[in-house]
Amino acid sequence: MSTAKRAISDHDIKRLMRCGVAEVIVEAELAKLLRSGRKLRLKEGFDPSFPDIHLGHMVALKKLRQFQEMGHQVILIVGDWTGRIGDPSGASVTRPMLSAEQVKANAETYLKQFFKIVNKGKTEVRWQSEWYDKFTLGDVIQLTSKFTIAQLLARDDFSKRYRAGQPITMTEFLYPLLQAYDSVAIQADVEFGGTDQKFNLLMGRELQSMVGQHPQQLFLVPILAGTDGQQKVSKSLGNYIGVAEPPEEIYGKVMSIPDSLIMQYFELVTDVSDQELAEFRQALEHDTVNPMELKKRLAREIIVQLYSQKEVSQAEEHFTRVVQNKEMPDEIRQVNITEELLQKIKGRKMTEDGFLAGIREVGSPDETTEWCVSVPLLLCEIGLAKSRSDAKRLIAQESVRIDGKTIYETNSNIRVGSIIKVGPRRWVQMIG
RNA sequence: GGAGGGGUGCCGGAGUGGUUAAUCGGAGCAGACUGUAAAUCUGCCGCCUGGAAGGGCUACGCAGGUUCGAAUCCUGCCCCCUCCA
Repeated sequence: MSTAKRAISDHDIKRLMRCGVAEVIVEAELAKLLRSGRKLRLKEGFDPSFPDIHLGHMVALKKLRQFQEMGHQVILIVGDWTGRIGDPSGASVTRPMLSAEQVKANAETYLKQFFKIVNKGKTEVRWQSEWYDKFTLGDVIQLTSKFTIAQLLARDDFSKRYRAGQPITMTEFLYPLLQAYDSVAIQADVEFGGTDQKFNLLMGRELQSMVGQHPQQLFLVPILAGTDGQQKVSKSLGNYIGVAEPPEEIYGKVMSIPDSLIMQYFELVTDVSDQELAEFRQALEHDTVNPMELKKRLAREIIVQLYSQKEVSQAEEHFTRVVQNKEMPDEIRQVNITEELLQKIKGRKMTEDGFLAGIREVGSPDETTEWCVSVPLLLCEIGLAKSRSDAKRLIAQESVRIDGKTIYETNSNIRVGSIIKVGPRRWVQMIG
């Protein structure tokens, strides 16, 4: 039997179970396990229908790493079966079944991000299909016979929907059961999850004891609010910060969270010390700090965990320059001026005295040629507007600039090297 | 098997014959303001055409029909949900 590498102090245990933790079930038992010196099996599940890891996940993953550092074993479960059902929490929209290839691709994406935070060497990756592919109808019946409808309806989410006359499918009821069985299959000692997973994790506990295993402990972490400050993080709302996003993007998104969320983010996804957090809280309350400064710090703290120090500075520089000083970013998308493009956007070559007729003579761009083009068509073609109507609106709103000049007219001149800017942060450079 | 409810724009959700490209909210976009991409305020928010005023097209599950005119009425079909058995 393997053991954790060192004895653990009560102080360590306390720290582990306090910061960034919503609830531990059962605290005393987990503490006992930790003290036993045994190498614990820590379960973390992942639903391959959504492969991106965001800051909300980081709360639990950071905890996993802390446990790993104390010598424990992480078992990551790829929910290739439950992923097909879709997590019932929230509105019941039946998800399309994922194909095997999709699941595999998603899992790959996920793992790459997962191991940005969690130690790969101390992680065992298991697929649900390892056991569920062999499941027979008999097995399913046996599993379902262990739980009652009343038990499942005890879940707040289910009972609400039931009372409201909203549909609940059988497969949704199956979801917690499968998740519970996972714990049995891998003999989990501790399962990690957000507070919204409490019910499901408890089912695991229950099932384990029914089959004679020692029931797992639950380690529940708080749910991080979405960047919009009110909604739960969701893909369709796009209100989350993905750990795989480029540093500048993360920086920007952090700056875009409502000021009211600053402390929550600090507490849950950074390693800033308690004393400093207290200072921040004070400062915010007494208005002695510009919240923006704190957010900048927050952004740095988050990015440094995912990238190097160098990228942190770059991201910050980028923000200062592009957002605060409204200057041009380092790298902007470039679009070739081709004959084809010019034709599409009704480009006409300029001479000193006026226009040349279209189609011919548009080619062979050189540094000095200028073309008079239809701006709405141009914006559409280079992807800065969704449609011509959209482009016209943007012009009417005086948000389109070419080489620094605001465009008010439908037609305007461009040449090789022209910089097209729409709104505060959409840039394109025309090249030859 | 029986009874009932419903399918509207990215999402939620109004609207029961014309003044409805369709109230409102959210999201999104733009502008103002701010040493934040925060908060707040304002505007925009189907597509095409026009410099603009305007014009045209497409749209309220699908297919027909009634009507000068339909998201709204009728017929058929498809789909979804709840309850009782």
